[in-house]
Amino acid sequence: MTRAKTNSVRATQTSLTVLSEIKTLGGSATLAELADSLEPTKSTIYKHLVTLEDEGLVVEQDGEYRIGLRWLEFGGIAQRYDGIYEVAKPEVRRMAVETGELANLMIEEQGYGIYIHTTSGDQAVALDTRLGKRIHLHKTAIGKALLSSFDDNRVEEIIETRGLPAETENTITDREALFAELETIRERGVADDTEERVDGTGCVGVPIDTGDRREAAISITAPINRLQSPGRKAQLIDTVQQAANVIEVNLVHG
Amino acid sequence: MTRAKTNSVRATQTSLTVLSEIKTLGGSATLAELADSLEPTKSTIYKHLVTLEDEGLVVEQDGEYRIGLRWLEFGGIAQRYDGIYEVAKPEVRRMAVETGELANLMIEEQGYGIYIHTTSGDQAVALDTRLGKRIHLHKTAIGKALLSSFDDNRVEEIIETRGLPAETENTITDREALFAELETIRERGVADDTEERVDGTGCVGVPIDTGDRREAAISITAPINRLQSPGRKAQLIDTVQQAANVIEVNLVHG
DNA sequence: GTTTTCCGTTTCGTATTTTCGAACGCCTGC
DNA sequence: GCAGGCGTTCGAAAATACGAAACGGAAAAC
Repeated sequence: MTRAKTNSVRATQTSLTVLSEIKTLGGSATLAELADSLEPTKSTIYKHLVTLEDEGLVVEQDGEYRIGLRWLEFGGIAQRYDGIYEVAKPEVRRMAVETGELANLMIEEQGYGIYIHTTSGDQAVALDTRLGKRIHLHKTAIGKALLSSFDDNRVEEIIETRGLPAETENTITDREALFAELETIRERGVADDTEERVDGTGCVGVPIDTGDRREAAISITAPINRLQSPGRKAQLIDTVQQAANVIEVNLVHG
Repeated sequence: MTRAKTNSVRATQTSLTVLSEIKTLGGSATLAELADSLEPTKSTIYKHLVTLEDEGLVVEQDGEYRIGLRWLEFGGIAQRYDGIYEVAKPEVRRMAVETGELANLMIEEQGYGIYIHTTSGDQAVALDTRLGKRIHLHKTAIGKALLSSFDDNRVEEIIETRGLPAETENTITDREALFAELETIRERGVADDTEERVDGTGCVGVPIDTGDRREAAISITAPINRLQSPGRKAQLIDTVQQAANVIEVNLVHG
């Protein structure tokens, strides 16, 4: 419509818009639903859907279009790119089994944090913290752990491009407050959050020293009532830190 | 090139071609490398790369472009579409832990089989059997297990669209032989393969009755020397069948 | 130190395609 | 049997994806 960036392929963007809208509409949608909520006309969207179906990026079933499993093909490649996933995966699982909570592995990309692995223990909270989920780094302990391993310039850059939007009442939305928090995290070696992204839950997270690979962090998510018991929290922090150590050692002696 | 299918968006296809070529070139590539191996010119590919980077589908680092983690965002949605993944995941893991081998969960889509979960036990073979991997159904035990749960018409349709290409010397490439094999699988309740997809390894797999959800199957992959010991093979078959039972029960009482 | 080569990036004109709007045909419900 | 909603096809017009060529910086060659 308005802006036409010189270097971009509009049709590809349109295809992506259709895909995003399917996601927004709950994972599957009819052509009519998509035409209602999107700018392009029915016939245009239809052509994109046909193309995307040929590629396996959407699948049509009973008149509904949904996201295709082809996404996992490329997703699996991205996930395994530099070997962090394979090394960290067993430790993340161990954290989940030992604590019974939800354990996560996150990697930074383009200023966002992406969960590239999550495992639920037997008392774990049910959360939208799922494979591939992208979140702002300042909204959660694991993201702040990542930020704490960056230098200030890089943090500034991320704040500038992605902003500091609020998620709950407790989300840090102030630049100064964030930098102060990061300093504290660097001193303590642990990041935490209480209801900064999702009401009723909190996290403890630590960064992983990956050498020259992509920065990563791990965390445990738990309901706040369990997190507020001091003994329990200390125990979780201990688990996360030990796991990070093991991962770091294994990354070196790969 | 020549044919321009009436209902397809060429630019979207071009973007996908670029993505595929990055994958083919080992997961990352420079613009020059892509221009060398693809039809479109450097400037065209460049525009697509810029667009894809804006969307997070590729990431540029030190002059190399690689597949972006954004793929996992949509991949995670496709993976969880109808709940089979969540229910089956713990049982697949249990199979891997108990046997020490590689355990897999596959779903059929568009005539292909897609691994939507894999877990390695402590003696597991290292294989390209990874999250998101797409294979022809006739090439492996888990795929044949899936086929055995379809009626003949559907199998015919899949053979017609995807063919029966060979992978190793042992791959079934004959239509009659495949149908005979499927009949045997239906009788025995178990599919197996020995070096039909990868030399040196074999599988045992069984279909899962998912009710009205997408068809699924689980399998265990092991080196042939372990698979050829009759006691061991019987034990693996037992494990897979029990796991399938548990998953089926849990799918009903979800 | 100069030249050459290589690579990413930009520009620009044109031909190709995307896009829209309308019309078609099918099915469902009234 | 009629009306409304849906996916699909068609053709014309506007938008843009594409190729060719040139630019500029960095690295390599001499």
